[in-house]
Amino acid sequence: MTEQTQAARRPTRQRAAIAQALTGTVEFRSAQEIHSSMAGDGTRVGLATVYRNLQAMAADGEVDVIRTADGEAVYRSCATDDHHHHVVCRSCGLAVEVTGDAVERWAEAVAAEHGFTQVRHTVEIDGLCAECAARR
Amino acid sequence: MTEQTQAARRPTRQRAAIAQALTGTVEFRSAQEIHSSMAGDGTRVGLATVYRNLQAMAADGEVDVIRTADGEAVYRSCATDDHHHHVVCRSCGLAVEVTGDAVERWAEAVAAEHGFTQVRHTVEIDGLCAECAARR
DNA sequence: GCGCTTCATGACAACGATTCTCATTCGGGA
DNA sequence: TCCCGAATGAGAATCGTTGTCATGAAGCGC
Ligand SMILES: [Zn+2]
Ligand SMILES: [Zn+2]
Ligand SMILES: [Zn+2]
Ligand SMILES: [Zn+2]
Repeated sequence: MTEQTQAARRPTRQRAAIAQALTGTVEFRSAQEIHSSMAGDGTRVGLATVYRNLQAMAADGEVDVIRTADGEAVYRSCATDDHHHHVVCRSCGLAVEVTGDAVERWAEAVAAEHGFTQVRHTVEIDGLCAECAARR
Repeated sequence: MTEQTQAARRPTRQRAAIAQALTGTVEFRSAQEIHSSMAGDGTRVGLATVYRNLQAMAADGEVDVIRTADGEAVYRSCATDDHHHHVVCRSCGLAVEVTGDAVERWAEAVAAEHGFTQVRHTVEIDGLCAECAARR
């Protein structure tokens, strides 16, 4: 009822190119970065289209999106479709995926404890990766 | 040593008014909302000043700031200075503060596990508060 | 209280990420 | 192939936030 699942998006050259550009990267990148990266590869796609597709893909759970400290949305195609979180390097942007029952349960429990339902959560961890720490 | 932080900000009427406007609210509000709320109370303060002060206060840890889904920065004066997180109602904005050793330890552990150091984290939980859920 | 130096403020311009508009193009089912 | 609606692209428009700079207010030594 409240489903209405897959709106069945239409496959286009642009969409494929964006998905393509997203693969093989471990850093989160902004729509604009992805756009110019594609332009650099000779792939010509409108900026608005990049934004639209990234949003759609994020909505469909195909890619993860997080907000940088200054509010910019950055995207990344993740290895798994399952719910997970990230540990991001503040210096180089390296991002590894992590999961943890502990947090999931804690979030659920603490929310319920305060009478909240339909709970969701966002968890992001950031620090310096081993490599960047060594380079200091 | 590496301390000496406190830049000793100068106390002004505006700064006080903003701090004032921030007290007694359980919702997170944007700089603009706070600004017009003050204007409504007859308190005249420049918008840029509101932005500047909120940022400064956030930097000093006097207030908490989180990003809404659409990237807008929203602020709130918290009851405690200690590290904590929030459970926010998606419908009415009500926010309650929560703490949990479990998450803190998990974040630290999972980051260390991947070689990360100088770890920080952000955790936000959102759902429907009891009241809003009932009103459905 | 009197200047002086420095920081804060306010009005408004400037910015930049994202979204909107709308004419044009394209995908896919009949 | 033909048609219709979804997708695209170029550029304008939004809008939160930041920068500029002349003016005002704090703090300080006198
Ligand atoms: Zn991921
Ligand atoms: Zn989770
Ligand atoms: Zn709080
Ligand atoms: Zn925490």
